[in-house]
Amino acid sequence: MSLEPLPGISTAEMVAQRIRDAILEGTLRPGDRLIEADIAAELGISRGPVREGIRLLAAEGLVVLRRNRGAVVASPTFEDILEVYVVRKGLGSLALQHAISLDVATAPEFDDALVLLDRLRDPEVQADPLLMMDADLAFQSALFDLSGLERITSVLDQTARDIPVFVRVLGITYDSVDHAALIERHDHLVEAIRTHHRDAALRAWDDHIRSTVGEFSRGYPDAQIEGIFELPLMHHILDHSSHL
Amino acid sequence: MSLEPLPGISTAEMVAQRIRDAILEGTLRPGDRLIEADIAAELGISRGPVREGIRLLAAEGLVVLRRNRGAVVASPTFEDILEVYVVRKGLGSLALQHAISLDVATAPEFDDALVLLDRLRDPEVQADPLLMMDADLAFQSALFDLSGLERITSVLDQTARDIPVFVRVLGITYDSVDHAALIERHDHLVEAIRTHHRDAALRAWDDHIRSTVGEFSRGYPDAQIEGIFELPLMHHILDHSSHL
DNA sequence: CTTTCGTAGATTGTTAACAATCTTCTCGAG
DNA sequence: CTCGAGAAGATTGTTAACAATCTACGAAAG
Repeated sequence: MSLEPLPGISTAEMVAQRIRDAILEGTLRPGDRLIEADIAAELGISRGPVREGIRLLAAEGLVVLRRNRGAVVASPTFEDILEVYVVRKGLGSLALQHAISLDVATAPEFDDALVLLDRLRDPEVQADPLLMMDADLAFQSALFDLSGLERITSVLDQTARDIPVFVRVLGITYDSVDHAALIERHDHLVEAIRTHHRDAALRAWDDHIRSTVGEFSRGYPDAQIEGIFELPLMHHILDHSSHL
Repeated sequence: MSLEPLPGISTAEMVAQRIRDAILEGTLRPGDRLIEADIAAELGISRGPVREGIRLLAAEGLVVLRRNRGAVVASPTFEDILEVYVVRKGLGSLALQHAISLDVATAPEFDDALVLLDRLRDPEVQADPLLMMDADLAFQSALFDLSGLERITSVLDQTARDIPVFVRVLGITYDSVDHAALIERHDHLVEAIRTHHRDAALRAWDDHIRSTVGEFSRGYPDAQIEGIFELPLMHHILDHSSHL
């Protein structure tokens, strides 16, 4: 039995999370500079860990940094979030396939995922779009973990951390989402995994991605997604249903 | 030991490259600890940039780091490199599709890619398996860049940096590769992009991935890939030809 | 003999000062 | 009035010292 040190999270990661939160609550906006000394002073620590935290965000693509010129909050476009979703679609379906082939429905981790799915049914969670999104992504992440594909799940987790920020920054409205339909799709996915129905699982996953991106597209100013629908990126997400 | 202000490359990135090189030449082996102070002393710099460079490698999955316990060189398995190739297959075919739809054959960057392809024809390059692999990956990276999909190419580039190290660490022999066949496949790919033949391009890309992984499998001890062929990971790479 | 505990050494995590680089603003030439 | 050289300030990059944590080893207890 191991008792991990309670923090469990490094100072740099805390810094990164604080900056993510600041973007989510609007304190930081795209294009804003991240000045190491200022952030360090604000958090009451020194520049070292702050610098490290900023580099973590840069690896995720949430901030852009140029040599000797510091970091600025990234200005993602609608196409950026499509890139994120096309990665999630492709790598996600592979992870799910793999998990199913491992007969993972009997593992205790599978039940952990179910608990996370139940969180989506909590009215308190449903009341807050941000909580809802976090819970949704946490559930998905738990499913991917079942595959044991560490490198692929690592990429997926990286995209998951970015999604709420991107949605916020892009001004996408996610309020109109149909919670019942979302949960039903996830139930289908879980059931397909439990019963080893590979094709049903991949269909459920495709449905989820398509619905989510479709939701985003509705809540986004038409002018700024002009032309996007002509690109294979969008085409792939919405129309193409081949399974990686 | 001079690590000095070369244009574009940060000290941390130089440190990361030095460590990659050390693994390639066998100085560092899987499981070896990376001690910040030692590396700093060896390179004649301080611990700060060394620490930063190690974090870069950790983000790539080349070293594993545990809180307050430092970093060790990762011990990749054959399955790890399959994960890398499945990512490259999936995201690569998407990037190529996208590039084709952008009518990118007229862009000057396309010619840059052709120059990199010609490097593969240089007998001097062909004589050194490591040079050959680097040139091969550089050419592929140039093709992906044509898509303009920054997040996806960034993931692809990350995998490209790891591949030579993984190959070295796993003891995969890449010597028997048929250079003429490799170049011919790439020529097909280039021609398909130039003439906007989407399906031909995706077929050429699938061929390349399949040949490469097939080559790896031949040069690897059978005992250690036992069972791998049953997993959807391997199945996907070798048999499944759907295009993401 | 095994286990537990405690200390010393090794190593990472953090800090603050210093150096190098970039940005901004002034001021003079054209 | 515009443009550019150059100094002053702001900010990042680097360094070395300090603090916190982990590891290894050995002695004492069971």
